[in-house]
Amino acid sequence: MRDTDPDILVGFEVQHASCGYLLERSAAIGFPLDRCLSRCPFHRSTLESRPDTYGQQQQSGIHVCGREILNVWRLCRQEIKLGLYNYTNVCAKVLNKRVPSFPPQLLHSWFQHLASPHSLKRQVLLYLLEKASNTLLILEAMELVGRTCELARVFGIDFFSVLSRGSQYRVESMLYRLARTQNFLLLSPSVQQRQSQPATECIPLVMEPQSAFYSSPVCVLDFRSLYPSVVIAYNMCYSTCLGKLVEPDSDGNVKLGVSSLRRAPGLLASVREEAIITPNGMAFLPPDKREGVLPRLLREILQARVAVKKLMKQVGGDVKLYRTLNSRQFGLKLIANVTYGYTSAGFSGRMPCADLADAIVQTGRETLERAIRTVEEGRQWGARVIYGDTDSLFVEIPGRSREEAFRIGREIAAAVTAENPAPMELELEKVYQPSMMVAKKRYVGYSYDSPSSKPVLDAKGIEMVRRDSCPLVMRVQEKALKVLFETKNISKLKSYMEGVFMDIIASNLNINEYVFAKEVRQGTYASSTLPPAATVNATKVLRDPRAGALHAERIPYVVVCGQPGARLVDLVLDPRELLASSGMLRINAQYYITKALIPCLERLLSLFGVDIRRWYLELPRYSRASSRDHASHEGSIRSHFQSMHCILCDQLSRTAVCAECTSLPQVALCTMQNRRGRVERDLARLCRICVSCVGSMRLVTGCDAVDCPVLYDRVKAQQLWEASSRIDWGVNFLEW
DNA sequence: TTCGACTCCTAT
DNA sequence: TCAGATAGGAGTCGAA
Repeated sequence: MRDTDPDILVGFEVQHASCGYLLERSAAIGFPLDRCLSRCPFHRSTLESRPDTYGQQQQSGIHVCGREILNVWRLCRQEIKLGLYNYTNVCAKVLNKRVPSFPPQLLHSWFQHLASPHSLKRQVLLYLLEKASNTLLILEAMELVGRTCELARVFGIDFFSVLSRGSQYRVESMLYRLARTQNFLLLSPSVQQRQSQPATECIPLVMEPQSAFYSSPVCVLDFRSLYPSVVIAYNMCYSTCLGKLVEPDSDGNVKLGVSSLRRAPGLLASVREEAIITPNGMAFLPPDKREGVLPRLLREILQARVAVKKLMKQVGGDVKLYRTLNSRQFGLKLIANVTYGYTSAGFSGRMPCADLADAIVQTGRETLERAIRTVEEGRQWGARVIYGDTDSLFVEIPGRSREEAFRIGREIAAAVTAENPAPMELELEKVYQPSMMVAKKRYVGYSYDSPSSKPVLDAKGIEMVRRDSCPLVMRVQEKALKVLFETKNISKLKSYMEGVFMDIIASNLNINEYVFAKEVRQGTYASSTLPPAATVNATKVLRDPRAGALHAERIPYVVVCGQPGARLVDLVLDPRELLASSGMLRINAQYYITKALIPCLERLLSLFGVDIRRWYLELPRYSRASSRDHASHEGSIRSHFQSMHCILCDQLSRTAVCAECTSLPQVALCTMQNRRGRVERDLARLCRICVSCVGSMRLVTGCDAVDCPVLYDRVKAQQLWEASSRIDWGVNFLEW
């Protein structure tokens, strides 16, 4: 530290590990490490002052005077969307590199190992060295320092405030500088004033979508920066607001936001003709009388962004400059978008104004409603609005080609832009074909940027893009949609889904596919039963208090078999425990199929009138994975059976041990594989066959297999299979 | 069985 | 001390 005197200290996780651990450890032995790290040794250290709860939750809560401390996993959490933010997963996703992750206990035991002290000690040190260097590589790959510097420059705030402070701080930094030049001061309402402000009354328009499958092209149009445009176009600002169109009280005041406005008598009447009146009954001065601070700020931000984007096209091969400019235009976009939030920040706002926020929202809403009317009344387009949310419009163009849809979409955009004041602009963003509207904020489609471009599967709000399902569900839903959109054939989808069900029942999948991961906020839960991820974390804490989740850390868990009727929270487990149980615990196939997979696909497929639940129930080899006996026989041979029933004849099993060699039955491939047809193969994959005497089918069915009439009646087995596939959906069911 | 509270996460 | 907003869907669980 003394040699290099760094400005920034970096750790992958600096609270429980890295410098947080060192600081606590040194405090425990009475060594003043914090003063050694500090550039100002007499400055009071974090550990001596009060614990910084807010800082611990948001960043690390560790402050060293004169240096910035970066908590890399938390920065990753802000920057990129991942299912898990542990060291291994971040390396895999950011660096594209597989690295091992050893728990501290293991490293400790290696380091202390007496048998081969040098080699193992060396391994531990090399591992830690690599972890440190990977942490630096992660920061570099995300370009975090460079981008943060650029944002600091754009907003005019310091480096660490970009990472640690909220958006109000950014808005105020810019707003205050501009307000000063116009001789305005910003209002600082008290907490009481803020809390007694009436709630906002206006809400954005979210249409109820016409849930269906659309084979015709659907144009997606949206207003570019709707709220900033509204503020500029209608000159909405604290400084231009004339208040509601109501008579003032006896003192000549009208209520406005957290405070009230003294309106000079006759003022409203004098500008009545020119004043801008918003749909919620607020009056604003026109820009030629006085341009508001907010509109001017936003106008300059949007203009600057256009200029930066223009510059980006001219930089040519200079990658570094291009990235810098890209960070700058992104920062400008961010600040424009959160300025509306600043006016309506009711919970923690420093200068909220509900009336101003309402005026912006309601004007935006009426703009969208007017656009919808324009589309519906434009007979020449033959278009229909099927969905809209806040600033976007989904317009179906029935029976037209994609090329025509692009043309019509651009015409609509131009027509709507023309009927609104500058700088409001409706843009054609993309065209979907085909697409499905599922619910509000939930839809999916093949998206085209231009008539000739390659389509991209674009999903919003459904499980495929949500992190509260597991990889299995995300993968299967995406694949199912692709099969549906590409082959247009329900029968193909059915056979794909049957394969998936079989794989789950036969436990052919990697455990990673079953892992849910959710954020845990210990100490915020009101209800008596903790949510699953918090339950898993709580059991970890019992074993090692330092292993507990950091605030908002994502904790992985899997669902295993248990007693019938058990609550979900009683069936969840750390994935490592499942691996360590050496087969004593099993993935709850029933749960994953009927509670996770089927409902999410049902919501999509019910739009076709397809009953996917029946596909599962009618699987001929449907294994009645009963967990009924599992608990009572835990550790006994019975826990290795998914069902105590013969999978074919449904008889209750009478023997559980291989009749020939009396060894444990295991999952194995059947020697019947070489016989013809997939029926046998699929049956065999589900069978539990004795590995000691491979080839024996005795244990296959759980009943006395040689005597099982059904298994050896291949004709009957074939019939069972065919019965389930008899429903022919036809190739032409979906036509477009 | 229904419904509401709680929790999580996404769209805008 | 610090903390943009609301709308909305889905899963889970316990009380009605």
